[in-house]
Amino acid sequence: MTSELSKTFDPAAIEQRWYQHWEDNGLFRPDRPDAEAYTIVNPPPNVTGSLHIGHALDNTLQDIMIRYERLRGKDALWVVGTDHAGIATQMVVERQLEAAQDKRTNYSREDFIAKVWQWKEESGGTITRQLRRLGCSMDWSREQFTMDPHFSDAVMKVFVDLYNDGLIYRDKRLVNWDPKLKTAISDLEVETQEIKGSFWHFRYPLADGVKLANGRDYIQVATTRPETMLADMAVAVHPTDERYASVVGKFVTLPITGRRIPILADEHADPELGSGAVKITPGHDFNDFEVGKRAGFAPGEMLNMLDAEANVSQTSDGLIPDEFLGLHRFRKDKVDGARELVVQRLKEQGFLIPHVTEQDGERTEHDAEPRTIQTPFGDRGGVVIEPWLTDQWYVDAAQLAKKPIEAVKSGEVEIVPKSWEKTFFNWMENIQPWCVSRQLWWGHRIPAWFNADGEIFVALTEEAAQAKADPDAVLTRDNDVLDTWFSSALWPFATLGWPNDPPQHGVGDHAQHGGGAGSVGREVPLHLPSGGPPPRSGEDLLAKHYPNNLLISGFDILFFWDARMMMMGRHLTGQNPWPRLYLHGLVRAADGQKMSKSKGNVVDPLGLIEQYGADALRFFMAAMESQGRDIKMDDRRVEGYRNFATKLWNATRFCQANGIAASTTLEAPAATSAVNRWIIGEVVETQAKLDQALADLRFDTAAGTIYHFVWDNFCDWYIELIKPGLGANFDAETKAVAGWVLDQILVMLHPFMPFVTEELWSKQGDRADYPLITAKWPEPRAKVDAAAKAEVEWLIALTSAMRAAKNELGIPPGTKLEAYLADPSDAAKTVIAGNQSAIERIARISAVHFEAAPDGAAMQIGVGADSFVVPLAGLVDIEAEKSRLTKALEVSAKEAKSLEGRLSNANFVDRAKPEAVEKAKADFAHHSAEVERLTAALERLG
RNA sequence: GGGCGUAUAGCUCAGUGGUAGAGCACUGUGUUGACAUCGCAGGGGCCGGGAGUUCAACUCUCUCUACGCCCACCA
Repeated sequence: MTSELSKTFDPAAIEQRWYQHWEDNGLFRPDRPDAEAYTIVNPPPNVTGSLHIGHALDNTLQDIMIRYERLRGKDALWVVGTDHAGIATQMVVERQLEAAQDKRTNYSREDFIAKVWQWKEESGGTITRQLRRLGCSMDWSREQFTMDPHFSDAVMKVFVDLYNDGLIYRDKRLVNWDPKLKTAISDLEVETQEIKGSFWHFRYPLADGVKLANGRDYIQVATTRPETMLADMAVAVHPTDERYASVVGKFVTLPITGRRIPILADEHADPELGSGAVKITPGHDFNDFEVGKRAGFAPGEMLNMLDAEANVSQTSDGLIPDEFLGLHRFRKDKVDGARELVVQRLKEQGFLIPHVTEQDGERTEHDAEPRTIQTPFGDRGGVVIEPWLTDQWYVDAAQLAKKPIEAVKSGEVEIVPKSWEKTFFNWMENIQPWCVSRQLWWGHRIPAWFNADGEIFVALTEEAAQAKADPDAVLTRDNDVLDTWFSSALWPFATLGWPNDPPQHGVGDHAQHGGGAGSVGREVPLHLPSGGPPPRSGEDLLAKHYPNNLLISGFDILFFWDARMMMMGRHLTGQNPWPRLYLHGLVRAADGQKMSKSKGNVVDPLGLIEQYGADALRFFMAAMESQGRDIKMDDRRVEGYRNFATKLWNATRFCQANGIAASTTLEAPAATSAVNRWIIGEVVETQAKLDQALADLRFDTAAGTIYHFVWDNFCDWYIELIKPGLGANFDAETKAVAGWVLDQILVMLHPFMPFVTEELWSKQGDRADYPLITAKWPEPRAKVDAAAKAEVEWLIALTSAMRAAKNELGIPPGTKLEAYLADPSDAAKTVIAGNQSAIERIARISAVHFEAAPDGAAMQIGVGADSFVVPLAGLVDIEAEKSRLTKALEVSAKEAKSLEGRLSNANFVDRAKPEAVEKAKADFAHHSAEVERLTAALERLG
């Protein structure tokens, strides 16, 4: 029973309906308690986010794997959720306040966080709705958020445990400070950019009348950051540098501040560079910090001349003149920045060494030498990062990295494509302590308390912290929150209920757990009332679905997320989060540029979905995803896959119009005709190739395989071949086989194009209780039928040869002709006898006579060993046929000659693989026969 | 400075140690009602340059060139 299809395929008309149907009926995770698990966790997009083209790629690939494994009968679970995205989300809400002439600091921490929650409730669902538009079959019934109570509990537990294990500690050192966002950020969040800047040279006068060996009373230093000289604490020279040996241990009187600072010997100073002497500002430069430490300065003594917004503030020795205080650290083209003022004062006082250029004999003096400077920027705030001395929390990443490194080395964890392994090792083996504290309000507040003396107590709750401290001590909770990636590193297992599955706490616990004890109780109640995902009765999700089977992510978050999941997963659960990590590239704009809002070349996936349908966009992503390469956006290609969907749609309409309905069997129906036996074999081969491609994570090969089967084999040949002659009906066998093949197509294509296939599946028969999404992946026991394959391929060759010949001779394609085959091969006799109707309709040969052709104009058609003669009786000029045959003769003659040369080469025959020799011989035989045949044909024409 | 990647038809991209493919574009043409979002036929490539290994290289090695990306403290 079928229901009629509309004339054309309209994606928009079916997508929403089917998605709703799947989701409402729980089909994204059908109850399969006894089935083998297959699990992927979705990289949680920022809750503030909206679907960009990269998400479309990432999620399409994941959905293909999930749908595929679901069809194969697995208990496929695709974990989905969103990330609270600390900085990004807080920025969004702050921007909204700004728009209303308001600001965060007008509110208490609690009230501001409540506002963020409110925003999340109102606007946070954008991306999850958009993922549905793409057709992603995630398990929404268990949607997660990184600040869900159970998730927050896990985060707190991890912090406390790692602290107790000595893997988290507090340290005072330089951090990457974002003066705009006023928070520390991690190394990974710093992006180095090349900026055109300047390089200034200064004289630092020697104190106490000391002179250099060359008689000078000053030391020359150079810098790209003059303003930091206000906090200089030393000048360093290389220990072996003769020029300065006599002044090591002596002092310099710093201009402007008059600070008396020592001259140190330190390996850091490079004698080859500039003057060989370098100014040391331990509080504002990572290298200088190390030099300072070696010189015996404690971090607490290092001078700090900037406030949190990187404006100049007084150093602890009080030596910075008032005129500098409060100035911006630098500000281009203005004197109101500290940088300009320092330069100006030094110049006035004669401490600036001008940079001299000579052009056309003309000497010009400049304040500074122009120079390209590698400058650090914050990836969120977009301003220059300031190395700043603060107390922060650090994770001992080097320790945690050990096991993951081993896991990848041993192959326990496979990175696909393998070329990323080197990058992975390089980063992991040189990993630095991970700064995880952020000076923000939105996020998981660090469970650490301080007493009045600054002593630290880390515990899950304030009560527990108090219990560790003096009972009378007044404890203050750390104000900082954790890096977002700290919590998302727990995603593969915390989403499954770790550490307890099912979650043990109830609603009442929220005020005490969930990221905040007491003082921040309001961080919790505004969301999910249920307190975590609903576990199915008796289901141990963690045991069944962890480790996951695969992770798919963009290579851009290999360090941010993937590596950290490996570190956390391995340490906390003792297992790798997944055995396989697939990294895909970036989706680029059509011109190859990276998409960015500022360039205005961002392609909106939803626009593409509206234009061509989600299926087409998905198929594009799959077809273009070859391992390890970026994808260039190409609308034309998306359009092509829309056409592909239409093609299938119309093939199905054809089936319907001819009583070809849903298959009643999983197994291939019994078939006697060659065409039917052939197509069954093609299904078998297609499925095998598809299975292999997906096992190898070759999405492009998989997509290409099903595409060509559908379009070339099924539509272009099979359907044409089975069409019965005039007025005749389809035989029962063909109807059964065609219906079965179409069903297999729908199943095999479903992971790539879920919507159109589900629609067609439903239209092919009354299968309301058997939707395609949970149908069964084909497992035909049929084998490829070699005889049928040879027969149909012979038929196809004959047809193609006839068409090409007619085309070249300008004979209308519809013309039916008679053919003569004087000395038919057995193969020819069999095929011709068994496919009368097809030969007439497809090859347009009305009759084949097994006898010599009558004299007269004719064209020659070669198929394998057989040579057809097709009389044309004045339809064509002999010259055209001659030239056609001559062209073909030349091609074969050239091939034959080349092969002959190879075969007469003793080295080739002796050393080449036997198969290669055999093939060369066969090819030579074929081309020689062609030469003979065509020569004879030409002779016949005179 | 270190590492990685890419250079194949006009465009976007596959590809294998045995002589090169797809989609789109292009040219010609339209045969029975699935489909013009289509069918059929066709043109088009010293597979970035050079050297080496091999009977044989687009495919392996080295090198050069161009482009891209990542990591790194050159003041």
